Amino acid sequence: MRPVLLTKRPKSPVANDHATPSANGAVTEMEAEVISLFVQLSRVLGQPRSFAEIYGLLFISGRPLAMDDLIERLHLSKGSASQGLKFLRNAGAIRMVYAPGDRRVHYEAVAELRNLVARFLRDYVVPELDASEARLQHIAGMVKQMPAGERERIAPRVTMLQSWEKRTRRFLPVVLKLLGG
Amino acid sequence: MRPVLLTKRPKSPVANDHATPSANGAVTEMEAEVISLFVQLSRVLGQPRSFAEIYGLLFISGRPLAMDDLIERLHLSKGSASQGLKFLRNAGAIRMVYAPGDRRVHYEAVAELRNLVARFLRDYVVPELDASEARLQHIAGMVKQMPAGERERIAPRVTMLQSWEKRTRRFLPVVLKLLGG
DNA sequence: CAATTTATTCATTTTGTCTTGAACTCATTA
DNA sequence: TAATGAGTTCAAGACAAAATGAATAAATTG
Repeated sequence: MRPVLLTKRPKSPVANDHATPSANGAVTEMEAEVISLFVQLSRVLGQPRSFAEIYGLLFISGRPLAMDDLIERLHLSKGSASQGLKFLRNAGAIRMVYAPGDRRVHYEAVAELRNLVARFLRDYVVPELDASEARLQHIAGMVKQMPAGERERIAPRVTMLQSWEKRTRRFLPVVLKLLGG
Repeated sequence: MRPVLLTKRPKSPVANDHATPSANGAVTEMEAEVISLFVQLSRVLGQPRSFAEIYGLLFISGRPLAMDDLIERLHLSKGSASQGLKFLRNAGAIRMVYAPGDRRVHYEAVAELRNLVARFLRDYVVPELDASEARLQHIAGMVKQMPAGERERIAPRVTMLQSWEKRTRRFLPVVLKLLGG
């Protein structure tokens, strides 16, 4: 058994190595820059800004933070923070860290690009492709029923879509190999 | 000089080869299926549904259509149709086609996957990467100013971001080569 | 067991994007 | 030159996604 803090605790569990300008209370200018990089990325991926802020701060902090810390430094509501952490946990982008002497769960960013991308492809891209493939088969069936005149014009387009789908699928392993290092 | 239609014209300039069930007025079931495929894709790319509908119908029709046709068959407003066509034109996803004896501009889908992707990368991805690179240089500068303790923890993260950016950039030509076929 | 801390859920509000349609421009034609 | 047709623009409205915060649950402690 180790001695445990039982009473009021400063906002951040880690000693504030004086150097950081406002390590609590708000985000430093440098942190803000990094976070905005992730926010930019989140737009491309169609993910809410608040999620990107959370991941960004965890990433650049380089040490575990609790939900409280995120709420205070990013001015998030409790709800957003909780939802964002839940999403990032499920996405495998952050991991839970046990902090001795602190009841609160802490989180740190998972920073392995390959893992992140692999998961993204598996969870978002592959299911889309599967759905598309099924749909295309259905469509191909409908085209076969069409009168010859119509069919001639339209069939090549459907074939084209099927080939796009296949090419995209074959492409995924290559992506991983290239990131894999 | 060729003889030209001067009076009221049927909705679609091309003879209605009887086979298509409701070639005007609405979209066939098969067309709807294909369009919904493009709508799905538009979600991923964060583009408005109406744009996807327009492209989808042009793609599967396999022949040029005028704005009027799109409005009627997709139940779009004039505004949406105009905006969508403008966007798709600028994106290089559709091209204008001259229709003899018809004042209206007709459009057809550009269906070369490689061109579409190349353009997307050039217009959307590369500029993002450029912006990120500049930003990262700025950030790296800020990190250099930091006291040693902080810097030690944070510098590796910034280096990591820079390496992500570089890897992504080197990746683009590979994408094109793989699609180039 | 009551009080406190931590965290989640979800109905409501806020924010932001998409669509609409009226007003307009420009070209054509009777 | 007035009327019609094709097309664009943009303010306002409709709609969808995200953020909020109150209610709640679950765990811990005095």
